[in-house]
Amino acid sequence: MISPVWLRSFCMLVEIGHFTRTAKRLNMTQSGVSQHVRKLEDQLGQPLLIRSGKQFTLTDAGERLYHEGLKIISSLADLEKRVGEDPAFEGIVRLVSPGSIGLKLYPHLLNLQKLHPQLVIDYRFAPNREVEKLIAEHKVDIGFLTTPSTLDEVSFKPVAEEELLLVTPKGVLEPSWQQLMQLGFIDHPDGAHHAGLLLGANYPEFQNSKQFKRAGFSNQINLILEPVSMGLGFTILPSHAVEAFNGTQRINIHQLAKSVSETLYLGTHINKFMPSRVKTVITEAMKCLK
Amino acid sequence: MISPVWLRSFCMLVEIGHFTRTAKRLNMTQSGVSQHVRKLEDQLGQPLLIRSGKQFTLTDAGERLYHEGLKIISSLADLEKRVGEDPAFEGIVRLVSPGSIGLKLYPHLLNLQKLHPQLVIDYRFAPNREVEKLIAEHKVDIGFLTTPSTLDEVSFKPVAEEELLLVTPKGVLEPSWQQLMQLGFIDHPDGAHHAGLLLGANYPEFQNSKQFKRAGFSNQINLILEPVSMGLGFTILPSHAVEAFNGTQRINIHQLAKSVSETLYLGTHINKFMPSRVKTVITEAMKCLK
DNA sequence: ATAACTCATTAGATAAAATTATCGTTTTTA
DNA sequence: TAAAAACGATAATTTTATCTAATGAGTTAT
Repeated sequence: MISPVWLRSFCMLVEIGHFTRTAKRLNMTQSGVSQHVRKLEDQLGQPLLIRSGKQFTLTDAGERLYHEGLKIISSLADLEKRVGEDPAFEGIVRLVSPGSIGLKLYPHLLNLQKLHPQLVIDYRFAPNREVEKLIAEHKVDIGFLTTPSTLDEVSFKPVAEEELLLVTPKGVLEPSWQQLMQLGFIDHPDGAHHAGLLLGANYPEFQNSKQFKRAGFSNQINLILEPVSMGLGFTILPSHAVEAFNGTQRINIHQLAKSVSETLYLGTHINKFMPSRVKTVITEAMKCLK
Repeated sequence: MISPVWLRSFCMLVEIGHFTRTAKRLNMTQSGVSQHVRKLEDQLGQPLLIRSGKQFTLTDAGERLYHEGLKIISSLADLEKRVGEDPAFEGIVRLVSPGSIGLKLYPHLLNLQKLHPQLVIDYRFAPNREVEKLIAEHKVDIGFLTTPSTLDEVSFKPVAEEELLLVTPKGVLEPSWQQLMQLGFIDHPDGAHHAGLLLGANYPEFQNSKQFKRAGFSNQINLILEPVSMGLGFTILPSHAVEAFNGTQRINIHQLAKSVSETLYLGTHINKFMPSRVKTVITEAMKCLK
């Protein structure tokens, strides 16, 4: 591989046209410059300069080496600075969250990217367990959780509350236990957990979600309410997931006597330096979550 | 300046994810790779890897260094090959010639450039003396001369003959010496020389061009025939310069009894390696000159 | 013609880098 | 789960590369 130090000497020599002055400029001796050029010539196996007395002109190879080399030298010099930089609105920020909050957050963050096209949002949906894992393995920069993390590498703090809502088909006004039993439960990955929280607090008959007939299942967050809107069953969902459903007139959303909220946690890796762009995205996410 | 050797080790480590295997691939020891990475971290003043046991992930700086560094490494590796290359249809070819032949050659070579846009033609017009000088000083790759070169550094060989023509205004049919004297001479940089050759061979009265009244002068090759076409005088020009004039119906071109030709020489520097692209252009020029 | 410059070359000093040899961990295997 | 194997970090040693200083040869200017 061509030494960039030799290359720099050569390029400066070409510009200055004078060995001794080049040496002074580079804080080295004339002998050094001379040796650098000769080593380049040896390595490339062909002359770079046509020496005529004290003057010289470039050979064809020398011409190419100068032009191509100059670019490389300068980008190599830049590199050192660029690595140290920490732009607030540039680079990829990778997020992961459960579906519900993602439905709200992702469109909001895409607007941020629209403002700053260099700030690329990489957003994926995953259940709590996987969110933790992705954070711990440095596969994402930011993760949202609805349960405190169990992993040592993950630091987390509560950032929002999200109400759990009972959703039934249009006709059902004040669902009795009887009616729920009759409708059946549209399940989803967090279904059992959510049902336990909300129904346990409001229906004395509730013991666990297996009491209901399982009337359907989807792990596609924006499709869970489809079967509900068609009258096939009820479900329990966080409010953002319900808001994002574009068929609100075909369902009924119920505010139960005892409202139950799920805490949303912001998780990051405990000992990773946080780049400015990640802070930018966190700030924006907070605005969205109020 | 960041050492590209360290950088290469780092980039390969990132791709392979394994110090020992990286070392083997680079024909070095594991310790070497480890030291390269540490030296980069020291130089940049920040960690590049987050080490967790034998595994590691990249820090933000590491990510940037990898992506930016990879480009530089590969272009540096390319450089070595590229300098040795000698493409036949790429690069600048610098030519110089007296005006007459240039009028014919330059448009022809521009067609070559149109076929191969990377092959850039740099063509300038200059009198013989300067052509020689430019060749000797490596300022041009190819020079055309109408006299043999006097300089040791210039090698030359005859490549074509160019007839000298007497040109008069439209009305003049078979110009007598009397008529020429009456018209006057439109001079140009090679005027005296050309007149000497052609008129000396055809008019016994001729001694030198100062015998004529000097009816005009131009050093702009394609403008010399302007005053002639306006009836202001006659001149002597090589055939290509006459052909290139776009007002041929306003002048008269005379084939004299004894035709005189000027020899055209192709000149190059005696000890400069000739790149393929220069050969390409010479070949093309020869076609044009037949 | 001589003095002043300039570049090339060499040898010796100095600095940098690679390797070898261990050590403490982590991972794998029995 | 204990032993073995593999891995990466570190320190010490050897090897290699680089720089400088001194010298010589050629060129230019006075």
